[in-house]
Amino acid sequence: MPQPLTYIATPAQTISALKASCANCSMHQLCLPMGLDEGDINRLDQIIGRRRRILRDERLYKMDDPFRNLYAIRFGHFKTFQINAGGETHITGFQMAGELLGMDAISADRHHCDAVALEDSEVCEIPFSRLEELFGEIPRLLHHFHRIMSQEIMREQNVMLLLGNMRAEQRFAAFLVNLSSRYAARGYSPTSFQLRMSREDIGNYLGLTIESISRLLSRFKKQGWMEVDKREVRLLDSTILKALAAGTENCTPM
Amino acid sequence: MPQPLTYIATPAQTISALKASCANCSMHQLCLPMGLDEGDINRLDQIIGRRRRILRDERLYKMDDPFRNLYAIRFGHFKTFQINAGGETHITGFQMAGELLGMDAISADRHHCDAVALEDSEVCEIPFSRLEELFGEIPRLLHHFHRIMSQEIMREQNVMLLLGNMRAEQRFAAFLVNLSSRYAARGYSPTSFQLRMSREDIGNYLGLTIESISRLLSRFKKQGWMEVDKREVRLLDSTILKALAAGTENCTPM
DNA sequence: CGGTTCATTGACGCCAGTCAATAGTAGTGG
DNA sequence: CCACTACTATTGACTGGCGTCAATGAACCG
Repeated sequence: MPQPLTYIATPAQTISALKASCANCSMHQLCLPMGLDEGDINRLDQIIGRRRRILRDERLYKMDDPFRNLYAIRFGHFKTFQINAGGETHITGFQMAGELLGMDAISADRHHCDAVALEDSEVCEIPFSRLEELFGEIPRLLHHFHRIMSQEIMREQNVMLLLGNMRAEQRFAAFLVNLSSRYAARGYSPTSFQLRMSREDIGNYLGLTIESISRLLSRFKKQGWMEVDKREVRLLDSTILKALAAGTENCTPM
Repeated sequence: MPQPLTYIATPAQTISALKASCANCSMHQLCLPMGLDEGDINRLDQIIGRRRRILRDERLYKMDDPFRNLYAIRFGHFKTFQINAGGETHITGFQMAGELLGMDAISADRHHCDAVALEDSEVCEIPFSRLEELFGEIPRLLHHFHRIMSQEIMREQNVMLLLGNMRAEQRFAAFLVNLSSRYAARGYSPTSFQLRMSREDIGNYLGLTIESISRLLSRFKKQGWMEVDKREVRLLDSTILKALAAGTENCTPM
């Protein structure tokens, strides 16, 4: 059972104590090495470049940077965003430990968005050209990589659905439920967690304003569906939140 | 120089005359075999299953169907859409010749959306397991496949941006400009083309109502930016449409 | 011809954006 | 310790863009 992230987030000791390897990484059941045997994990380990610490608000890569590496998040959280011609930014996703960053860069050989750490984090640098060589030798690895890319496509389709169809309250409920299930998959509490991003970031991601997010939080609190204290969140009625997100339940207008 | 789609769309003769092969397909510079030499194209040809005719409004696959094949569009147009728990559909994309359908199904081994033909169309069935075997033998094919998947991720990010940030007029301009450039890439006129989808489909895709689309068309016409006759479209001022789509130009409110 | 589907146009209302005031929080330096 | 600033969040009042509802028109087809 993994410790809460806040524990892992002081990793100076942990990192130096354990050899940095996929086999020792608590995320290896979610990340690229999923389903590989020990030998194949070692081969993957050998191509992985350095582990990089990225401090809060630091940038891992920016748009138009040449693409060389994918990045697997060891711990911490990131946001990815694009900046359009008019200079406005739009957040395209929030990523957490065990997830892969940079897949949108393969197509044009340059990064298509910026990635910034929401807290002090660590990533594994995966040189993509060497990874592709390895695909020829480890079909399971290749297959899993395709699943990961496909999952990213599905994830984005779900966001498109959210942005295209849902009302503010549905979007926000969907957002909470999504975070909840991702924490659950990592062994953390699905009902108690911290929002690693600002209200503004949430609003930007969901196509809403910071004021709307604030009002939604107050409303959900008043309904007794959740507790909020700053960025600390506790979901009290996941059932109704899921129903809201699915569109099968209407929110009392208040 | 390819013929207009309407010519190709009566393919009974063409198909029987030419051997159905990637080398003979007018889309091979955009599709999976891009950049392969003759020998490798032949190997790809050998794993490709039958060519399937899909009539207008017919379904190529539906959500939760088990995933076996990717589909490359030889000619025609498709739409893909999801149906949520509340029974509403949401269109996630419009696909045309040379594009690949089904990549969102790799992750869960079931299709994640429905694909329906917007006109009489033809696709090549590509058994995914055999394609993965071939990847081990043709690294260029693998690399190009990754680019295609990555491109799909980028495309969806652009739609997220559109749905999350843009106003109705920007969305619609972006939609037109996108179609225009895709037709251009296929050797068709970037300024004169047919909308293969209904106004309702367009609205659904852009997160707008059919009424809004209708009003936008009238407005763009009145501004002299385009001509519209039923589904026949002619872009008169691509520059301003691009500027609108980029967010660097404001539409006169009218 | 009438029925059906699709598109256009207008009137009206609502959801979420905008603007603005206030409060809480974190960080800095005296 | 407090004062000061900068930033983030909350809440209210008002506005406007787009959805909703409804009527009409155009195209298609048996």
